[in-house]
Amino acid sequence: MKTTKRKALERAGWRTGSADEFLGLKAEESTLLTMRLSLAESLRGRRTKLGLSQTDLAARLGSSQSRVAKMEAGEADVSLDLLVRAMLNTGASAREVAHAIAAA
Amino acid sequence: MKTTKRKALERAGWRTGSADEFLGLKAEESTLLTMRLSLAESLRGRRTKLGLSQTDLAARLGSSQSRVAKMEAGEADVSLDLLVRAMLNTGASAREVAHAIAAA
DNA sequence: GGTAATTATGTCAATATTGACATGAATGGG
DNA sequence: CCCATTCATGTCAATATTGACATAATTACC
Repeated sequence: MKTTKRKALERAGWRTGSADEFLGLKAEESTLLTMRLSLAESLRGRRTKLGLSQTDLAARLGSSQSRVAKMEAGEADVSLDLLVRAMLNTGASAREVAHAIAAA
Repeated sequence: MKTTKRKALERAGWRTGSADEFLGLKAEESTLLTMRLSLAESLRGRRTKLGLSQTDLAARLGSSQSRVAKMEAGEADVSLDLLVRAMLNTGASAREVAHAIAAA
């Protein structure tokens, strides 16, 4: 795994203690992680393209700015459900959500 | 919405009280629901194709037979995270997960 | 029909996720 | 350099999800 990517994951709260543990991730967990990050990135792109602030999107979702920030950071305590719901709220189709997921 | 589909959703615990409320579902929620059901169906197909019982899959996932049953029923208290993790456990690729989701 | 295996359904304590809030950091006009 | 806006990060009580368990229902095979 690239150092830059590992750093990004650590920032997002995925640190488990050592690089070894990162490399020791089951392929399954690693893929899920990548899906999450891909959705997060895609969400931010869609939001900014719509000219919305995190606060704006939070209001549409009935959530809070801080949680939107966490979604876009792909933090560990954000569920796929929430990410997908947010994507759909920005007008993404099922196909577009799928595309982000397939990128993993 | 077709009656058969509504019945299926009601069985899965999605009943909100009346057909009106079903029709009143936001497109966003409806899409998410369809994704869940599509993943559920796909998961069952993959599991049976592998010749695994729900108990077998549960063991691989570190979960329980009853929860696998709930996953495959697309019940309301099963997260997307869990469904996707289960799909990946059966050997599905990100692309295959995406395909199930895109079907919504 | 018996019966063994599999699947469905309900419940619950433990755990994880959530929105809300506070507050700091970054960005961008003026 | 202010000041406003936006974004990041930490915390927490409320809520939702989870694995486990019990037990019913269904299916498969003889």
